[in-house]
Amino acid sequence: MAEDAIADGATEEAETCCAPPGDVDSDAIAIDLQVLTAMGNDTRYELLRRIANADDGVCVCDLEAAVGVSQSAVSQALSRLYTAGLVTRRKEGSWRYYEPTETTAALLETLDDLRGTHE
Amino acid sequence: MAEDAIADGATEEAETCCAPPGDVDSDAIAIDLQVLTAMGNDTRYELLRRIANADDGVCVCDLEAAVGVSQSAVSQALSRLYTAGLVTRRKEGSWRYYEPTETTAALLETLDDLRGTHE
DNA sequence: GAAATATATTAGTATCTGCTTGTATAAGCT
DNA sequence: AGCTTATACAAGCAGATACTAATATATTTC
Repeated sequence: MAEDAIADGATEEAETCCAPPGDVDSDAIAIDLQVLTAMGNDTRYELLRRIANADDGVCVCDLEAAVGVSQSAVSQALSRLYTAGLVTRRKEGSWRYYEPTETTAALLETLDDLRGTHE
Repeated sequence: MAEDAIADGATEEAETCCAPPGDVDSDAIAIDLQVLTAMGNDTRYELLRRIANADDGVCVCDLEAAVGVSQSAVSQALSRLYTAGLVTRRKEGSWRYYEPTETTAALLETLDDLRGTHE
């Protein structure tokens, strides 16, 4: 699709193909990557969606039943989401409840919007 | 942080800890995951940032100089970004120019916003 | 058409990841 | 205290991932 459109006069000089792009803030990249890699996994993303769907916090025991991996795997996944700042957790008796952070809410909403109105 | 707050009366029944969370649309998950895993890599994310920063499209040759991997690795990375719908590409002579899609613009903007106003 | 340049593709490989199993910690129950 | 349940942690390992190096395909230029 549009593999061979001719455009906008960048071919005037034969020497370079375009101006080199500006630098990117590497701290920001590191932060973003932690979020993206935490979300970018089947198990963790599904857990995150479920946590975000529930209004009042979800406990690990119910999450375990929902995804198809071991209790240990769920625990590790949630831990990673927590470290990345995607969920908060609170202890209540012997159970632990997870809730989404604003980061999660914002990103999931963006992804939902994008899926709706495909470009 | 807030590891042991007591809250909201979910401990009334001793049998279950909470209501099981609702299901998640698995097609949506697959689409989102393709985007997230494509972005969730140092090389690819840096390339994406550089592509998004430039207004008029960036060619591979300049991207190569910017990140510290081989030409082949850059090509593979860009190809993956393209497959995930994060960039468009057009050929112009022997050069190929990459530009961000709306998906990229929306997600990067969300990430920028989140970094600004930490929750 | 041959050489040079720009990008893509293939194959091989070292590292990373995400799981399982087993064990530890902590809280509730009797 | 001892038993059970809920969650976390640690070690090990199979499979995925992201490079490099080598080669292929276009495109331009001579």
